[in-house]
Amino acid sequence: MADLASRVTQPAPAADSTPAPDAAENSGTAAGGPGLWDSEANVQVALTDLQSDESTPFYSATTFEDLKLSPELLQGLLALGFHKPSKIQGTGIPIMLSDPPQHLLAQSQSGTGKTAAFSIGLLSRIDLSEPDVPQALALAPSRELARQIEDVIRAIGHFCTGLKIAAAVPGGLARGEPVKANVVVGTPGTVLDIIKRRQLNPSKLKVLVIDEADNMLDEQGLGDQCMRIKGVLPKSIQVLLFSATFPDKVMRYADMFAPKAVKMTLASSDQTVKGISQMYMDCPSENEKYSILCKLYGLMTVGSSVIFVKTRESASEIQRRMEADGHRVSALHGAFEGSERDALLQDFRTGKSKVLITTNVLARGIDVSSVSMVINYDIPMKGRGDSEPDPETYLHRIGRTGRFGRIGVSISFVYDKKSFTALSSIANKYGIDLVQLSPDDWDDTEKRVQTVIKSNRAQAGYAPSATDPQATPA
DNA sequence: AAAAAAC
Repeated sequence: MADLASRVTQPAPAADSTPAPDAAENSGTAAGGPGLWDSEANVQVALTDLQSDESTPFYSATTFEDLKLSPELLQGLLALGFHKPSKIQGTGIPIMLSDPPQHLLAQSQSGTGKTAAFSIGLLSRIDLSEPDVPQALALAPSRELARQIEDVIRAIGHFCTGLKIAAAVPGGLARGEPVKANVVVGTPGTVLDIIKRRQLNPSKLKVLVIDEADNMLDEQGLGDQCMRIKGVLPKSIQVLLFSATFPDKVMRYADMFAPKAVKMTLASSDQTVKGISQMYMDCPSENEKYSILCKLYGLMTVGSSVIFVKTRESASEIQRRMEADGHRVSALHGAFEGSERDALLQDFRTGKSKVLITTNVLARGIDVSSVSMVINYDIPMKGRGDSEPDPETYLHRIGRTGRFGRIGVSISFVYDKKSFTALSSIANKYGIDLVQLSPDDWDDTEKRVQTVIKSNRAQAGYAPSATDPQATPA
């Protein structure tokens, strides 16, 4: 398709050892669902429309067998219900496995299998005849995401005998003991800490994965930590940068961090996920956002929902008010203790809690297939004094629904000129057609939203997906 | 000025 602006760019001095992989096209054949517990039948039905669309990011012409993976990894993928690589997997894996190793910068829409892609790349580099030696390191911007990545790697590597994985997040490691795992997944602060304490020996690391790389390299503080970590790693390390978004500004940092990387990038018009119906609610005033949110509660609980707000305080405040008003909602943000955060997310994954109010801590990466609705209670803003809209955060937030070919709905609340202008500029950047909802026409809102949610519920089968493997099916 | 991330 002409408007499929997915590009693979080789660095200037093209390595002749590896053929430049073409952006793989959809083969048109049915592919497997993403989840261990997903009903195969439901997934097949749900994917019918997508198969006719060549621009879908969910399929590629290759098979996992063609990618020359080890039998153990193939077995792990199969057990997870991965039958056919998505585009980022089919195209990215050969680059990650190249010999000599090449750096990779890989951009792919939310929910298209980036985590599984780099997990395969990373696990393929592990030499199990050298046990107790850290060989791969993956970094993520939040505790929750690091834990989720750990779970995915563990699931895909399930049949790799002797493989050990450690989580370098606060409270995730035995204090003072040397890390003997082959794979370490963590947040930058903790990883830097255990390197300093000589708990982690970085000298044998072969692969460094930075997930949500645009956020990790750009963010004040996080970027420094990533640079310092990289500074103590072997010079020969292979760097893999993954994200759904790579704003131009960050590309410059990325070029320094992973020089001459092979780049897979998307035009801004291709960065949205087609399965997500994006709507906005025209609220009369900031005050009335709360009562409109309560009115939406019934729709939120048809599936699972995530409500994004700007601050920790308002997350807890809205939770308190809604509970007082008789609704069951939970809140998760960085003020909670680590173990509490793990428990809150676990309850949300299993469906024990269905409405989660949170901050940007969960904006990126979190994969819960039953999420059918995302609400932007506050429009994401950035810059000094929240002066500019934050299109990347918007895209990541709404990407908590519509995972791997499923559909979902997002509702962004606007209430004044500033919030409306910000949302418009975000929509404009990505070429989004926003559907307007009016608080005065409740029938219309219910009709529009319910259509989407019901289909998601059927698709998701109310089961957790491959990336929450420790959860139990409902 | 806010989220996040170290002890």
